[in-house]
Amino acid sequence: MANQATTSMRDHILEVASDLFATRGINATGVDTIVAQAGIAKMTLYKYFKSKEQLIVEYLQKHDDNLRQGLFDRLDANKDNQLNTLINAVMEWIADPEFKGFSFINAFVEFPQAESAVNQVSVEFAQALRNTIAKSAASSGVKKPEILAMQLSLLIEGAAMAEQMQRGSGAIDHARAAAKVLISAAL
Amino acid sequence: MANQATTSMRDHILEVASDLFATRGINATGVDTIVAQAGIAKMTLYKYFKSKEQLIVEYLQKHDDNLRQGLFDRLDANKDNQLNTLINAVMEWIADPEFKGFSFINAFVEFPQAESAVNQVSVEFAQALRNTIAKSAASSGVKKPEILAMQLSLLIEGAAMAEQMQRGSGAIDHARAAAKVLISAAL
DNA sequence: AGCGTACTATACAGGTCAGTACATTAACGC
DNA sequence: GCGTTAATGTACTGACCTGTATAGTACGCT
Repeated sequence: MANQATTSMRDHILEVASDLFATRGINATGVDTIVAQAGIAKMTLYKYFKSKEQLIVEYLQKHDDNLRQGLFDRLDANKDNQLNTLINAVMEWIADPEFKGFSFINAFVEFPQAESAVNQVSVEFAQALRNTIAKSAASSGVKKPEILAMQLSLLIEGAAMAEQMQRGSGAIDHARAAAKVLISAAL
Repeated sequence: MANQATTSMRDHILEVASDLFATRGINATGVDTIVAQAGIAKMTLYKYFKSKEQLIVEYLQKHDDNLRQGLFDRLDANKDNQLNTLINAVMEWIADPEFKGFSFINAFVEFPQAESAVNQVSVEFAQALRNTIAKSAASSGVKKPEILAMQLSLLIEGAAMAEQMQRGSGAIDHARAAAKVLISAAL
C-alpha cells in the first residue's frame, strides 16, 4: 500500500510473501493473499515474478542469505572458538520469538517430491548449512569436521522443530549443552 | 477395488490415505485422489470418516501406534540396556527405505496454526515420543532422564529429516554415535 | 419373493487456486 | 502539454478443492 520509495516494489512483494509463507505455510498462502497483503495488483506481482514457484525459491534464498550473513558476521567478530560462536549464534536465531522454523526444512516437507525445484533448493541449503558448520569445525581443530558438522546440524534442526512445537521447552539450552559434549568429544 | 474381505473397508480407506499422505504430503492429497486410489465411491469415504481432517488425525494416530508398538516390542525383548535398544530401534525405523519422515513432524509443518486440531495432535505425539525415551533413560539409571530424552529426541528428529533429504548421507550412523556420547555423558 | 444394507456412479454446490486479459489511472521526463 | 511507463481494478479461465445430493445396483437374510 504505502508507496515504496526506499525499497523497490520487487523487494516489497518478496518481503510480504516471505512473511506469509513463514507464518501460514507455503501451500496455504495463495497469490491473492500476497497481493492483498502487499496492497498491489496481481499483475504487478506477475511483472516481477514469473510464477509462485519463483517467489518461493527466492524466499528460500533470502532466508538462507540472512542466516548465512548473520553467522558470518558473528564468526568474523570472534576468530577463536569458532564452533562455540556458531552454535550460540544459531541457537539465538532459533530462540527469537519471531523464528518460524528453518524455511528450507518447511519447504522440503511441503514439497516432498524430488522432482520439484523447491525440494531441490531446500536440500541444497541444508547442505550449505552443514558445510558452514564443517568449516568452523575444521578451523577449530576438530579431527573429523564433517562428522561433527553432521551431528551438530542434527541437533540444530531438531532444536528448531522442538522449539517451534513448544516454546520455552528448554530444547535450546539442552541442545547447547549436548553440542558442548559432542564438540569436546570430537576434539 | 479388490473386495476387502479380510480387512474392513474403513481400514482399507485409512491405509490408502495414509500411503498418499506420507508420499505426496497431506495438503497435496485430495479426497478425490484417495477415493480413486482406493477404488471406492466418495460417499463411502464420508460414511466412515466425517471429514478429511478426521482422516488426517487417524492417520497420525495410526503411525504413532505403529512406532510406539515397535519400540515397546523391542524394549520388552531386551530388558537391560533399554536406551541403546531404543536408539537402535528408532534408527532402524528411520533407515527403512519406506520411511517417509515422522508423520507428526510433517503434519506440524503443514498445519502451522496452533488452532488446528492436526497441529495439536502432532505436538502431543512429539511429546509422547519424548516421554517414552525419558522412561527408558530413567530405567537405565540416568540422573536427569528428561534432559537426556530431550537431547536424544533432537538427534532423532534431526536424523529423520537429514536421512529423508539425502538418503545414505550417514546421518543415521553419526546420530547413533552422537547418542552414545550423550548417553555415557549423562550416566 | 421381498426387504434392507452397502456400495457405486454421476452430478453438483460453493469455494479457492494460479495465472491472464483488458481497460483505466497516476506519475514523470521532456 | 504530451508521450511513456508503472501500476491499478475488475473480470475472467480452467482447474481443483471439500463435501453433498440423488439415483441406481449388488447381495445377503429371512
